[in-house]
Amino acid sequence: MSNKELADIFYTIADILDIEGVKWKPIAYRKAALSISTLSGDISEYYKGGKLDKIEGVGEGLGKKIVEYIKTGKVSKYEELRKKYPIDFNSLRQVRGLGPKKIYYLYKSLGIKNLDDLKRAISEHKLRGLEGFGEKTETNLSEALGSAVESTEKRIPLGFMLDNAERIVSDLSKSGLFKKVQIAGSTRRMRETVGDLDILASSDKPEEGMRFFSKMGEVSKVLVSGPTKTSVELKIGLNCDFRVVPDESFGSALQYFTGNKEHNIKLRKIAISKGLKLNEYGIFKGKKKVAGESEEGVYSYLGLDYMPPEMREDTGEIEAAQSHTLPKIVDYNEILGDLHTHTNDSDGADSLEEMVSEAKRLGLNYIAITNHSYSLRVSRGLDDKRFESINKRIDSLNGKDGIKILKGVELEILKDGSLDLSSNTLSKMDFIIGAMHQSISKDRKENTDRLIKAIESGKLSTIAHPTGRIIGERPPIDLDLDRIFEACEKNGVMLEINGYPTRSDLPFDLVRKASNYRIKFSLGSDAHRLAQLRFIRLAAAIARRGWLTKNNVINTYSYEQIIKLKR
DNA sequence: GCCGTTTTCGGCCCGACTGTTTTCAGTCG
Repeated sequence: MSNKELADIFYTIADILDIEGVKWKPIAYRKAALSISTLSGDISEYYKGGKLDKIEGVGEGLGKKIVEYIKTGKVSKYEELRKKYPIDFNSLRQVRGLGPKKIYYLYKSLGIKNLDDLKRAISEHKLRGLEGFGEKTETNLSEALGSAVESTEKRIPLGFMLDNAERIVSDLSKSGLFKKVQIAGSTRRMRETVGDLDILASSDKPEEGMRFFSKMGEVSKVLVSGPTKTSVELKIGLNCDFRVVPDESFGSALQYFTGNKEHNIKLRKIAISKGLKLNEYGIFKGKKKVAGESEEGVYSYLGLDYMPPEMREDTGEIEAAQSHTLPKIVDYNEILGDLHTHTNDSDGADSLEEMVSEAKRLGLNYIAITNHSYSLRVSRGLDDKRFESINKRIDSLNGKDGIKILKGVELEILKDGSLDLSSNTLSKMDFIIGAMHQSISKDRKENTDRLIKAIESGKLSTIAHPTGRIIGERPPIDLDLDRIFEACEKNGVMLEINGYPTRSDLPFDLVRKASNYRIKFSLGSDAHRLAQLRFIRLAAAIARRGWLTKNNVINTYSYEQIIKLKR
């Protein structure tokens, strides 16, 4: 039983209703399925909390089906439909080019029920000749089949592709074929992981630009190519959509291709309610274009304040923009320092001196050196004595190069909630990051109690990567986050936003939730080598996506102010 | 089936590309 399973059930019901020619219901089922699959907590938690109707797109009817699923593990409407259509829609749907209608047509004419059946039918050339299926369709499906199996929900952490994306944009700009080029989509919204890359450009000669793009070195395969839109597969294993629009439509196109989808749909509905039409070419009153050159103009014409891309997730930002109550979120250039880094004294690759001078080069005012404590043996954690000697080196280096250094530690919170270093050592530290890396229990209460005991110790400045999740590797630690947030508020302990790409922890939705408490946040790159210091930008992005203001983020404070927070 | 600055009925985002077919349905984002 899981959110994904339930979402898949709803998607399949939607597909079948589509086949049966039912109007509108499929849209409702898909909308609910999308909401459910992107929920931050387990669906049964929403049920227990009586919050099912808070889920976007879930009303009375679907609410009942969700309750049935939680109680019995089944949805009877789905079971009935499956008898009539014994087809594996969930896997066949992943094949690019196959939708409900074609899947059903293949089932009806060839008895194809799943990916294996489809593979066999293609290899026996049974598809060509079917109505609407030619040789080309067969080839395309054959190719799509190969990637369908492995590429299901393949998302890459933002930090691992941002450089590639920026290089492609820079190369496109330098070509001289475009007036403007910009990253759009989830990359521009700085989402923690991205499923594909969207790039937008404006030009008078789009065809030439399209040819240039298709031939770029980063491209491994062209999937779709038209006069204004080209989709390719990049060598880094990600698809990339490239769109070119006239320059006078760049603003509305940028808005449209930045998304997200729900945000856009809501915007279009607002346009309709004002008797306007919004599309990627502008806002139109009848045939007359009334906005579209700039994003600001689009939002403003609809009566909305402008909001940064990071906020556009349809989580209340549109309503806030309408009522002029959007918070002023923290800016990238307000981040003055990095509060989580490692050196080669524990498991980092570069020296203290090198890390400090790189931080200086990146324009930071200060950096906290926070090596692992003794018990984390896999990361060559340091004992009291080693910290003492490192702290001496920091003292002699501090402020010399015009950059301040905080004496810090990423401190193990042991299995019983006690701390890994002596009180004497801890009292000499400027910044103490409590972390649970080992002996994680399956028991929620045990984990929560352990962390709260450490929070109540009065020693911690902040909690490292609070959920402990590693994207693509490990699920979050089972924790009662409400209790943790309460304890942090009560004890004046901060929460970290860790910018390391596979951590991105706290995630933005939980940052948003935690910000309802009086809690401050510390940002850290968790850099283990020089090049990783730039991940502080990703931590800042998550803070922005969590609607944090300058005052909530202590990296906007000066070194002297942070030292004063020392306990 | 959902939802409300068209609010309990009657709408539901909108356009590009593809393949196969001569005008468009299906798919995708």
